[in-house]
Amino acid sequence: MLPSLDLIFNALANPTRRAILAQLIGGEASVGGLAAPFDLSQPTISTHIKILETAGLVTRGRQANLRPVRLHPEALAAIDGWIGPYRALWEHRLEQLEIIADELHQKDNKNGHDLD
Amino acid sequence: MLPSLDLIFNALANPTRRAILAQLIGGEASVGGLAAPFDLSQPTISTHIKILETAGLVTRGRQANLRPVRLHPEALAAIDGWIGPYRALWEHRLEQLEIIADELHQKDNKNGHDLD
DNA sequence: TATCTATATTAATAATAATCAATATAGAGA
DNA sequence: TCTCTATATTGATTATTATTAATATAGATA
Repeated sequence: MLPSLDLIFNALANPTRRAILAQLIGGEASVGGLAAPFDLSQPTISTHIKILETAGLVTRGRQANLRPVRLHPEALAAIDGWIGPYRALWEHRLEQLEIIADELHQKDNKNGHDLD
Repeated sequence: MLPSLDLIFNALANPTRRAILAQLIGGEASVGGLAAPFDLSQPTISTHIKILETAGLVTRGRQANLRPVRLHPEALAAIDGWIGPYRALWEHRLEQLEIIADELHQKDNKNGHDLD
């Protein structure tokens, strides 16, 4: 069963967690490496990583002492799917705006104000 | 200043709020109309709507007694922008998968197993 | 003006989340 | 085996959130 949108959106609602994901764009990283840029304790970062893992946004491996964390960007496809109908709406509105802008421009031209 | 990703993702992390947005795809609605499908009190729905409004996801008007709520889907473009680099990653991975699948298929053909 | 309807606000409660310090675990190396 | 390093877990605290009942407001109508 895939992680729910509840879990995914909730995971993304925190700036520390989004910053962790951003770090992972550059490739997998250790918990300590991920924690370094933050002024937060190691257990706090571990908790954030667990929330990201539960949401399916990252996975964890094992290499000796380390538990390397890596991005699982496919999980974000769930958002992409959810957002679809809304994107259709806002893109439609943008098209309407363009049409109106074009009409205004046409009028402008008729009035001889076609400089620019 | 645009609402932050914190506010937007947080607003979307709640299933009641996502259901309210879904209702609004069909057009603007009153608070009472939005509340009807839920087994929740009217003040609870008002609170949810305020959170959506603060995130820029809906706007409110006035018509006599009513405060019609309407969708502001453009706010979701912020997510679309944020998700961009991650989408690039997962689409790239999908391409790799296709390439591998194609290669396997090629091999299959060479072995004479080209029925499918 | 009195009252009805729609919605917002307040106050209170219970559940959840972020955080830390302290401690536990697990693997590597001396 | 002892110890060091990396990470996880526990317990406690504080802040935030979801929720309700009760009440307030604001517009419409009798």
